[in-house]
Amino acid sequence: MSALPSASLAPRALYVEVAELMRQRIFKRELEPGSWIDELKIAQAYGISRTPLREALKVLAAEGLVTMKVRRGAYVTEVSEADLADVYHLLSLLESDAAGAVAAKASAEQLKELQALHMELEKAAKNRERFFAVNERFHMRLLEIAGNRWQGQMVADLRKVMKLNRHNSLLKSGRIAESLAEHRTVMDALEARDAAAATQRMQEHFRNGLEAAA
Amino acid sequence: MSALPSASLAPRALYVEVAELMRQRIFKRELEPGSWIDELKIAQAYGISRTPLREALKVLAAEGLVTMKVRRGAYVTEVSEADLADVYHLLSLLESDAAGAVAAKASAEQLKELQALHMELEKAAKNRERFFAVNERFHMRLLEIAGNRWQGQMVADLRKVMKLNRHNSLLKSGRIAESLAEHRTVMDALEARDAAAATQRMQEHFRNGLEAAA
DNA sequence: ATTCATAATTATTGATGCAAAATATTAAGC
DNA sequence: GCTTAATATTTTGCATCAATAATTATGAAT
Repeated sequence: MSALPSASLAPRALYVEVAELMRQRIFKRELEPGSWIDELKIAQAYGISRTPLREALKVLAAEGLVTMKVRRGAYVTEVSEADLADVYHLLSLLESDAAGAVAAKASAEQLKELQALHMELEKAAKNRERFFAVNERFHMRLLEIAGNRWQGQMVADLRKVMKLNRHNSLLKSGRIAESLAEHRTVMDALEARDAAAATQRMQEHFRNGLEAAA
Repeated sequence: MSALPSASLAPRALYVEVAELMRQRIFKRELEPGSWIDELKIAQAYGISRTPLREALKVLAAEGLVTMKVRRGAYVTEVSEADLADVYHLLSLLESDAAGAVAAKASAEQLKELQALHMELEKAAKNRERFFAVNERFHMRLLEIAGNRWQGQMVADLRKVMKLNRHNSLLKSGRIAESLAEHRTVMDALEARDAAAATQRMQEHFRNGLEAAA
Protein backbone atom coordinates (compact mmCIF):
# COMPACT_ATOMS: atom_id res chain seq x y z
CA MET A 1 0.00 0.00 0.00
CA SER A 2 2.18 2.87 -1.18
CA ALA A 3 0.68 6.26 -0.70
CA LEU A 4 2.06 8.13 -3.68
CA PRO A 5 0.88 7.31 -7.19
CA SER A 6 -2.53 5.80 -6.67
CA ALA A 7 -4.25 8.58 -8.57
CA SER A 8 -2.88 7.79 -12.00
CA LEU A 9 -2.85 4.02 -11.79
CA ALA A 10 -6.14 3.18 -10.17
CA PRO A 11 -8.87 5.67 -11.02
CA ARG A 12 -10.54 6.61 -7.79
CA ALA A 13 -14.19 7.39 -7.39
CA LEU A 14 -15.08 11.06 -7.26
CA TYR A 15 -16.22 10.89 -3.67
CA VAL A 16 -12.80 9.55 -2.64
CA GLU A 17 -11.12 12.37 -4.51
CA VAL A 18 -13.38 14.96 -2.91
CA ALA A 19 -12.81 13.45 0.52
CA GLU A 20 -9.08 13.93 0.06
CA LEU A 21 -9.52 17.55 -1.00
CA MET A 22 -11.75 18.23 1.98
CA ARG A 23 -9.24 16.62 4.32
CA GLN A 24 -6.55 18.95 3.04
CA ARG A 25 -8.79 21.99 3.46
CA ILE A 26 -9.62 20.94 7.00
CA PHE A 27 -5.96 20.39 7.88
CA LYS A 28 -5.05 23.75 6.35
CA ARG A 29 -7.78 25.28 8.53
CA GLU A 30 -9.52 26.78 5.55
CA LEU A 31 -12.43 25.07 7.23
CA GLU A 32 -12.27 25.80 10.93
CA PRO A 33 -13.25 23.32 13.63
CA GLY A 34 -16.83 23.87 14.70
CA SER A 35 -17.78 25.62 11.50
CA TRP A 36 -20.66 24.50 9.31
CA ILE A 37 -19.84 23.03 5.93
CA ASP A 38 -21.87 24.60 3.15
CA GLU A 39 -22.55 21.74 0.77
CA LEU A 40 -23.93 23.86 -2.01
CA LYS A 41 -21.07 26.31 -1.93
CA ILE A 42 -18.39 23.61 -1.98
CA ALA A 43 -20.11 21.55 -4.64
CA GLN A 44 -20.29 24.62 -6.87
CA ALA A 45 -16.70 25.54 -6.11
CA TYR A 46 -15.54 22.10 -7.22
CA GLY A 47 -17.99 22.03 -10.09
CA ILE A 48 -19.60 18.80 -8.96
CA SER A 49 -23.02 17.78 -7.72
CA ARG A 50 -23.84 17.40 -4.08
CA THR A 51 -24.20 13.63 -4.19
CA PRO A 52 -20.49 12.68 -4.23
CA LEU A 53 -19.76 15.49 -1.80
CA ARG A 54 -22.27 14.11 0.67
CA GLU A 55 -20.73 10.67 0.34
CA ALA A 56 -17.31 12.17 0.96
CA LEU A 57 -18.59 13.94 4.06
CA LYS A 58 -19.81 10.65 5.44
CA VAL A 59 -16.42 9.10 4.91
CA LEU A 60 -14.86 12.01 6.78
CA ALA A 61 -17.46 11.59 9.49
CA ALA A 62 -16.40 7.97 9.86
CA GLU A 63 -12.80 9.15 10.23
CA GLY A 64 -13.89 11.58 12.89
CA LEU A 65 -12.93 14.70 10.96
CA VAL A 66 -16.47 15.98 10.55
CA THR A 67 -19.59 15.52 12.63
CA MET A 68 -23.01 15.04 11.08
CA LYS A 69 -25.96 16.63 12.82
CA VAL A 70 -29.44 15.46 11.88
CA ARG A 71 -31.22 17.84 9.54
CA ARG A 72 -28.46 20.33 10.19
CA GLY A 73 -25.66 19.17 7.95
CA ALA A 74 -21.96 18.61 8.46
CA TYR A 75 -19.63 20.41 10.84
CA VAL A 76 -15.87 20.27 11.15
CA THR A 77 -15.17 18.33 14.33
CA GLU A 78 -13.99 20.31 17.29
CA VAL A 79 -11.30 18.49 19.20
CA SER A 80 -11.10 19.35 22.85
CA GLU A 81 -7.89 19.08 24.84
CA ALA A 82 -9.37 16.03 26.53
CA ASP A 83 -10.09 14.43 23.16
CA LEU A 84 -6.57 15.16 22.11
CA ALA A 85 -5.16 13.43 25.16
CA ASP A 86 -7.40 10.43 24.47
CA VAL A 87 -6.24 10.19 20.87
CA TYR A 88 -2.65 10.58 21.91
CA HIS A 89 -3.01 7.82 24.45
CA LEU A 90 -4.33 5.50 21.76
CA LEU A 91 -1.57 6.40 19.34
CA SER A 92 0.94 5.59 22.02
CA LEU A 93 -0.73 2.27 22.75
CA LEU A 94 -1.05 1.21 19.12
CA GLU A 95 2.29 2.44 17.88
CA SER A 96 4.34 1.10 20.74
CA ASP A 97 2.70 -2.25 20.21
CA ALA A 98 3.56 -2.03 16.53
CA ALA A 99 7.16 -1.22 17.38
CA GLY A 100 7.34 -4.39 19.42
CA ALA A 101 5.91 -6.40 16.55
CA VAL A 102 8.41 -4.92 14.12
CA ALA A 103 11.32 -5.69 16.41
CA ALA A 104 10.13 -9.27 16.56
CA LYS A 105 9.38 -10.00 12.96
CA ALA A 106 10.73 -7.44 10.52
CA SER A 107 13.03 -8.66 7.76
CA ALA A 108 16.56 -7.33 7.49
CA GLU A 109 15.53 -5.32 4.46
CA GLN A 110 12.63 -3.76 6.26
CA LEU A 111 14.85 -2.72 9.12
CA LYS A 112 17.23 -1.20 6.59
CA GLU A 113 14.34 0.70 5.12
CA LEU A 114 13.39 2.12 8.50
CA GLN A 115 17.03 2.93 9.13
CA ALA A 116 17.11 4.85 5.85
CA LEU A 117 14.01 6.77 6.81
CA HIS A 118 15.56 7.59 10.15
CA MET A 119 18.64 8.98 8.49
CA GLU A 120 16.47 11.06 6.23
CA LEU A 121 14.79 12.30 9.37
CA GLU A 122 18.09 13.39 10.87
CA LYS A 123 18.90 15.28 7.72
CA ALA A 124 15.55 17.02 7.86
CA ALA A 125 16.03 18.21 11.43
CA LYS A 126 16.46 21.83 10.39
CA ASN A 127 13.36 22.03 8.26
CA ARG A 128 10.40 21.76 10.58
CA GLU A 129 7.90 21.14 7.81
CA ARG A 130 10.02 18.47 6.22
CA PHE A 131 10.88 16.86 9.53
CA PHE A 132 7.21 16.53 10.24
CA ALA A 133 6.53 14.88 6.89
CA VAL A 134 9.40 12.38 7.13
CA ASN A 135 8.48 11.60 10.71
CA GLU A 136 4.98 10.71 9.59
CA ARG A 137 6.40 8.51 6.82
CA PHE A 138 8.57 6.68 9.34
CA HIS A 139 5.74 6.03 11.74
CA MET A 140 3.35 4.87 9.04
CA ARG A 141 5.95 2.63 7.46
CA LEU A 142 6.55 1.07 10.86
CA LEU A 143 2.85 0.30 11.05
CA GLU A 144 2.87 -1.24 7.58
CA ILE A 145 5.75 -3.48 8.51
CA ALA A 146 3.99 -4.49 11.71
CA GLY A 147 1.53 -5.94 9.22
CA ASN A 148 -1.80 -5.45 10.95
CA ARG A 149 -3.92 -3.57 8.45
CA TRP A 150 -6.61 -2.70 10.98
CA GLN A 151 -4.02 -1.25 13.27
CA GLY A 152 -2.54 0.74 10.40
CA GLN A 153 -5.92 2.14 9.47
CA MET A 154 -6.64 3.14 13.03
CA VAL A 155 -3.34 4.90 13.49
CA ALA A 156 -3.84 6.70 10.18
CA ASP A 157 -7.26 7.92 11.26
CA LEU A 158 -6.06 8.96 14.70
CA ARG A 159 -3.19 10.90 13.21
CA LYS A 160 -5.65 12.74 11.01
CA VAL A 161 -7.65 13.73 14.06
CA MET A 162 -4.47 14.95 15.73
CA LYS A 163 -3.92 17.26 12.80
CA LEU A 164 -7.19 19.00 13.57
CA ASN A 165 -5.55 20.51 16.60
CA ARG A 166 -4.15 24.00 16.37
CA HIS A 167 -0.84 23.17 17.99
CA ASN A 168 0.13 20.30 15.76
CA SER A 169 1.04 18.70 18.98
CA LEU A 170 2.67 15.55 17.75
CA LEU A 171 5.70 17.76 17.76
CA LYS A 172 6.32 20.85 19.79
CA SER A 173 8.62 23.61 18.62
CA GLY A 174 11.70 23.04 20.74
CA ARG A 175 11.41 19.30 20.77
CA ILE A 176 12.89 18.32 17.43
CA ALA A 177 16.32 17.47 18.82
CA GLU A 178 14.91 15.44 21.71
CA SER A 179 12.40 13.77 19.44
CA LEU A 180 15.23 12.74 17.17
CA ALA A 181 17.20 11.28 20.06
CA GLU A 182 14.22 9.25 21.18
CA HIS A 183 13.73 8.06 17.64
CA ARG A 184 17.32 6.89 17.66
CA THR A 185 16.73 4.77 20.75
CA VAL A 186 13.67 3.23 19.12
CA MET A 187 15.71 2.36 16.04
CA ASP A 188 18.41 0.84 18.23
CA ALA A 189 15.88 -1.38 19.97
CA LEU A 190 14.44 -2.44 16.62
CA GLU A 191 17.84 -3.35 15.25
CA ALA A 192 18.65 -5.21 18.42
CA ARG A 193 15.36 -7.03 17.78
CA ASP A 194 14.41 -6.35 21.37
CA ALA A 195 10.61 -6.20 21.24
CA ALA A 196 10.07 -5.22 24.85
CA ALA A 197 12.62 -2.42 24.60
CA ALA A 198 11.17 -1.16 21.33
CA THR A 199 7.72 -0.99 22.87
CA GLN A 200 9.13 0.75 25.91
CA ARG A 201 11.14 3.30 23.92
CA MET A 202 8.19 4.14 21.70
CA GLN A 203 5.97 4.62 24.73
CA GLU A 204 8.49 7.02 26.20
CA HIS A 205 8.73 8.82 22.89
CA PHE A 206 5.01 9.45 23.01
CA ARG A 207 4.93 10.26 26.69
CA ASN A 208 7.54 12.98 26.19
CA GLY A 209 5.70 14.32 23.18
CA LEU A 210 2.48 14.95 25.02
CA GLU A 211 3.67 16.43 28.30
CA ALA A 212 2.57 20.04 27.82
CA ALA A 213 -0.75 19.29 26.18
CA ALA A 214 -2.39 18.02 29.36
CA MET B 1 -43.15 -2.94 0.98
CA SER B 2 -42.48 -3.05 4.69
CA ALA B 3 -42.53 0.32 6.37
CA LEU B 4 -39.31 1.25 8.07
CA PRO B 5 -39.39 1.93 11.81
CA SER B 6 -39.42 5.71 11.60
CA ALA B 7 -41.03 6.32 14.97
CA SER B 8 -38.08 6.82 17.25
CA LEU B 9 -37.62 9.43 19.94
CA ALA B 10 -34.38 10.63 18.44
CA PRO B 11 -35.16 10.66 14.73
CA ARG B 12 -32.18 9.24 12.94
CA ALA B 13 -31.38 9.85 9.33
CA LEU B 14 -32.56 7.18 6.95
CA TYR B 15 -29.07 6.16 5.98
CA VAL B 16 -28.26 5.45 9.64
CA GLU B 17 -31.39 3.36 9.93
CA VAL B 18 -30.56 1.43 6.80
CA ALA B 19 -26.97 0.92 7.94
CA GLU B 20 -28.27 -0.71 11.10
CA LEU B 21 -30.58 -3.03 9.16
CA MET B 22 -27.76 -4.02 6.84
CA ARG B 23 -25.49 -4.71 9.80
CA GLN B 24 -28.05 -7.09 11.24
CA ARG B 25 -28.42 -8.88 7.92
CA ILE B 26 -24.67 -9.24 7.62
CA PHE B 27 -24.33 -10.60 11.15
CA LYS B 28 -27.20 -13.01 10.52
CA ARG B 29 -25.33 -14.16 7.40
CA GLU B 30 -28.27 -13.40 5.18
CA LEU B 31 -25.55 -11.61 3.29
CA GLU B 32 -22.55 -13.89 3.13
CA PRO B 33 -18.95 -12.67 3.32
CA GLY B 34 -17.55 -12.19 -0.14
CA SER B 35 -20.95 -11.85 -1.74
CA TRP B 36 -21.93 -8.89 -3.86
CA ILE B 37 -24.53 -6.50 -2.51
CA ASP B 38 -27.27 -5.75 -5.02
CA GLU B 39 -28.13 -2.08 -4.47
CA LEU B 40 -31.22 -2.06 -6.61
CA LYS B 41 -32.64 -5.19 -5.08
CA ILE B 42 -32.12 -4.05 -1.51
CA ALA B 43 -33.38 -0.55 -2.15
CA GLN B 44 -36.55 -1.98 -3.65
CA ALA B 45 -36.93 -4.47 -0.82
CA TYR B 46 -36.78 -1.66 1.74
CA GLY B 47 -38.88 0.61 -0.43
CA ILE B 48 -36.27 3.35 -0.52
CA SER B 49 -34.10 4.93 -3.17
CA ARG B 50 -30.49 4.01 -3.80
CA THR B 51 -29.13 7.26 -2.41
CA PRO B 52 -29.50 6.60 1.34
CA LEU B 53 -28.56 2.96 0.79
CA ARG B 54 -25.31 3.94 -0.89
CA GLU B 55 -24.54 6.30 1.98
CA ALA B 56 -25.22 3.50 4.43
CA LEU B 57 -22.88 1.20 2.51
CA LYS B 58 -20.11 3.73 2.83
CA VAL B 59 -20.62 3.91 6.57
CA LEU B 60 -20.39 0.13 6.73
CA ALA B 61 -17.29 0.30 4.56
CA ALA B 62 -15.73 2.65 7.10
CA GLU B 63 -16.55 0.13 9.81
CA GLY B 64 -14.90 -2.58 7.78
CA LEU B 65 -18.04 -4.64 7.31
CA VAL B 66 -18.25 -4.11 3.57
CA THR B 67 -15.61 -3.44 0.96
CA MET B 68 -16.14 -1.04 -1.92
CA LYS B 69 -14.64 -1.95 -5.27
CA VAL B 70 -14.36 0.77 -7.90
CA ARG B 71 -17.07 0.57 -10.52
CA ARG B 72 -17.94 -2.82 -9.11
CA GLY B 73 -20.07 -2.02 -6.11
CA ALA B 74 -20.10 -3.21 -2.52
CA TYR B 75 -19.13 -6.63 -1.19
CA VAL B 76 -19.48 -8.10 2.27
CA THR B 77 -16.00 -8.18 3.72
CA GLU B 78 -14.31 -11.55 3.90
CA VAL B 79 -12.31 -11.99 7.06
CA SER B 80 -9.40 -14.34 6.80
CA GLU B 81 -8.03 -16.23 9.77
CA ALA B 82 -5.05 -13.88 9.71
CA ASP B 83 -7.36 -10.86 9.77
CA LEU B 84 -9.19 -12.39 12.67
CA ALA B 85 -6.00 -12.81 14.64
CA ASP B 86 -5.07 -9.21 13.90
CA VAL B 87 -8.43 -7.92 15.08
CA TYR B 88 -8.28 -10.08 18.14
CA HIS B 89 -4.84 -8.77 18.98
CA LEU B 90 -6.14 -5.21 18.81
CA LEU B 91 -9.16 -5.99 20.93
CA SER B 92 -6.86 -7.45 23.53
CA LEU B 93 -4.62 -4.40 23.43
CA LEU B 94 -7.44 -1.85 23.62
CA GLU B 95 -9.63 -3.63 26.12
CA SER B 96 -6.88 -4.56 28.54
CA ASP B 97 -5.76 -0.94 28.48
CA ALA B 98 -9.34 0.10 29.19
CA ALA B 99 -9.51 -2.34 32.10
CA GLY B 100 -6.47 -0.67 33.60
CA ALA B 101 -8.04 2.75 33.20
CA VAL B 102 -11.27 1.59 34.83
CA ALA B 103 -9.41 0.10 37.77
CA ALA B 104 -7.68 3.43 38.24
CA LYS B 105 -10.54 5.85 37.89
CA ALA B 106 -13.98 4.25 38.03
CA SER B 107 -16.41 5.53 40.64
CA ALA B 108 -17.80 3.18 43.28
CA GLU B 109 -21.14 3.23 41.50
CA GLN B 110 -19.60 2.32 38.18
CA LEU B 111 -17.80 -0.63 39.72
CA LYS B 112 -21.09 -1.71 41.25
CA GLU B 113 -22.66 -1.51 37.82
CA LEU B 114 -19.97 -3.74 36.35
CA GLN B 115 -20.36 -6.09 39.28
CA ALA B 116 -24.09 -6.30 38.56
CA LEU B 117 -23.40 -7.07 34.92
CA HIS B 118 -20.97 -9.76 35.94
CA MET B 119 -23.57 -11.40 38.16
CA GLU B 120 -26.02 -11.29 35.32
CA LEU B 121 -23.35 -12.98 33.24
CA GLU B 122 -23.00 -15.80 35.74
CA LYS B 123 -26.73 -16.34 35.70
CA ALA B 124 -26.67 -16.50 31.90
CA ALA B 125 -23.98 -19.18 31.81
CA LYS B 126 -26.38 -21.84 30.65
CA ASN B 127 -27.84 -19.90 27.77
CA ARG B 128 -25.10 -19.51 25.21
CA GLU B 129 -26.95 -16.83 23.24
CA ARG B 130 -27.73 -14.82 26.31
CA PHE B 131 -24.26 -15.24 27.76
CA PHE B 132 -22.83 -13.83 24.58
CA ALA B 133 -25.12 -10.79 24.69
CA VAL B 134 -24.44 -9.98 28.35
CA ASN B 135 -20.74 -10.50 27.84
CA GLU B 136 -20.80 -7.92 25.07
CA ARG B 137 -22.70 -5.51 27.30
CA PHE B 138 -20.11 -5.92 30.04
CA HIS B 139 -17.17 -5.32 27.75
CA MET B 140 -18.75 -2.28 26.10
CA ARG B 141 -19.77 -0.78 29.44
CA LEU B 142 -16.21 -1.19 30.61
CA LEU B 143 -15.08 0.79 27.59
CA GLU B 144 -17.63 3.53 28.31
CA ILE B 145 -16.42 3.83 31.86
CA ALA B 146 -12.83 4.00 30.67
CA GLY B 147 -14.09 7.19 29.08
CA ASN B 148 -12.11 7.36 25.85
CA ARG B 149 -14.72 7.72 23.14
CA TRP B 150 -12.29 6.98 20.31
CA GLN B 151 -11.24 3.80 22.03
CA GLY B 152 -14.87 2.84 22.54
CA GLN B 153 -15.67 3.40 18.90
CA MET B 154 -12.70 1.34 17.79
CA VAL B 155 -13.56 -1.57 20.01
CA ALA B 156 -17.16 -1.43 18.83
CA ASP B 157 -16.05 -1.55 15.21
CA LEU B 158 -13.57 -4.34 15.82
CA ARG B 159 -16.17 -6.40 17.61
CA LYS B 160 -18.44 -5.99 14.63
CA VAL B 161 -15.74 -7.32 12.37
CA MET B 162 -15.26 -10.28 14.70
CA LYS B 163 -18.91 -11.11 14.25
CA LEU B 164 -18.34 -11.58 10.54
CA ASN B 165 -16.50 -14.76 11.33
CA ARG B 166 -18.35 -18.01 11.16
CA HIS B 167 -17.12 -19.38 14.46
CA ASN B 168 -18.12 -16.44 16.62
CA SER B 169 -14.71 -16.90 18.04
CA LEU B 170 -14.87 -14.45 20.89
CA LEU B 171 -16.23 -17.46 22.66
CA LYS B 172 -15.68 -21.09 21.88
CA SER B 173 -18.25 -23.74 22.75
CA GLY B 174 -16.69 -25.36 25.78
CA ARG B 175 -15.15 -22.24 27.13
CA ILE B 176 -18.04 -20.58 28.90
CA ALA B 177 -17.06 -21.81 32.35
CA GLU B 178 -13.43 -20.83 31.94
CA SER B 179 -14.37 -17.51 30.42
CA LEU B 180 -16.54 -16.83 33.42
CA ALA B 181 -13.72 -17.63 35.81
CA GLU B 182 -11.38 -15.27 33.97
CA HIS B 183 -14.05 -12.61 34.07
CA ARG B 184 -14.21 -13.06 37.81
CA THR B 185 -10.48 -12.41 38.17
CA VAL B 186 -10.83 -9.25 36.07
CA MET B 187 -13.64 -8.04 38.30
CA ASP B 188 -11.55 -8.77 41.37
CA ALA B 189 -8.68 -6.72 40.04
CA LEU B 190 -11.05 -3.87 39.21
CA GLU B 191 -12.54 -3.86 42.67
CA ALA B 192 -9.08 -4.01 44.19
CA ARG B 193 -8.38 -0.96 42.00
CA ASP B 194 -5.23 -2.66 40.82
CA ALA B 195 -4.73 -1.26 37.33
CA ALA B 196 -1.74 -3.39 36.39
CA ALA B 197 -3.50 -6.55 37.50
CA ALA B 198 -6.70 -5.62 35.67
CA THR B 199 -4.75 -5.07 32.47
CA GLN B 200 -2.92 -8.35 32.97
CA ARG B 201 -6.06 -10.38 33.71
CA MET B 202 -7.88 -8.95 30.71
CA GLN B 203 -4.93 -9.79 28.49
CA GLU B 204 -4.97 -13.35 29.72
CA HIS B 205 -8.71 -13.51 29.19
CA PHE B 206 -8.19 -12.61 25.55
CA ARG B 207 -5.15 -14.82 25.11
CA ASN B 208 -7.12 -17.85 26.29
CA GLY B 209 -10.04 -16.94 24.09
CA LEU B 210 -8.06 -16.97 20.90
CA GLU B 211 -5.84 -20.01 21.36
CA ALA B 212 -7.37 -22.35 18.80
CA ALA B 213 -7.99 -19.75 16.11
CA ALA B 214 -4.30 -19.31 15.25
C1' DA C 1 -42.43 47.16 23.57
C1' DT C 2 -42.35 42.38 23.94
C1' DT C 3 -44.05 37.96 22.79
C1' DC C 4 -46.26 34.65 20.17
C1' DA C 5 -47.85 33.04 15.79
C1' DT C 6 -47.46 32.62 11.04
C1' DA C 7 -45.33 33.03 6.61
C1' DA C 8 -41.21 32.98 3.66
C1' DT C 9 -36.71 31.59 2.80
C1' DT C 10 -33.07 28.35 3.05
C1' DA C 11 -30.88 23.88 3.51
C1' DT C 12 -30.98 19.00 4.21
C1' DT C 13 -32.68 14.68 2.92
C1' DG C 14 -34.59 11.38 -0.18
C1' DA C 15 -36.12 10.13 -5.12
C1' DT C 16 -35.45 9.90 -9.93
C1' DG C 17 -33.02 10.19 -14.33
C1' DC C 18 -29.19 9.53 -17.37
C1' DA C 19 -24.64 8.38 -19.18
C1' DA C 20 -20.47 5.60 -18.87
C1' DA C 21 -18.47 1.33 -17.68
C1' DA C 22 -18.42 -3.48 -16.80
C1' DT C 23 -20.41 -7.97 -17.44
C1' DA C 24 -22.97 -11.27 -19.92
C1' DT C 25 -24.65 -12.95 -24.31
C1' DT C 26 -24.59 -14.02 -28.91
C1' DA C 27 -22.47 -14.52 -33.23
C1' DA C 28 -18.68 -15.23 -36.28
C1' DG C 29 -14.21 -16.94 -37.60
C1' DC C 30 -10.32 -20.16 -37.38
C1' DG D 1 -14.98 -27.24 -30.92
C1' DC D 2 -12.94 -23.37 -29.11
C1' DT D 3 -11.61 -18.73 -29.14
C1' DT D 4 -12.57 -14.02 -30.26
C1' DA D 5 -15.32 -10.09 -31.65
C1' DA D 6 -19.55 -7.51 -31.41
C1' DT D 7 -23.73 -6.46 -29.24
C1' DA D 8 -26.96 -6.20 -25.52
C1' DT D 9 -27.95 -5.86 -20.76
C1' DT D 10 -26.94 -4.78 -16.28
C1' DT D 11 -25.09 -1.72 -12.85
C1' DT D 12 -22.47 1.79 -11.06
C1' DG D 13 -21.73 6.70 -10.48
C1' DC D 14 -23.02 11.41 -10.85
C1' DA D 15 -26.51 14.96 -11.65
C1' DT D 16 -30.90 16.90 -11.09
C1' DC D 17 -35.30 17.32 -9.00
C1' DA D 18 -38.85 17.32 -5.27
C1' DA D 19 -40.27 17.35 -0.61
C1' DT D 20 -39.54 18.01 4.38
C1' DA D 21 -37.73 20.26 8.16
C1' DA D 22 -35.63 24.36 10.25
C1' DT D 23 -34.43 29.09 10.64
C1' DT D 24 -35.38 33.68 9.93
C1' DA D 25 -38.39 37.40 9.11
C1' DT D 26 -42.71 39.66 9.52
C1' DG D 27 -46.82 41.04 11.68
C1' DA D 28 -50.50 41.12 15.06
C1' DA D 29 -52.07 41.12 19.76
C1' DT D 30 -51.63 41.90 24.65
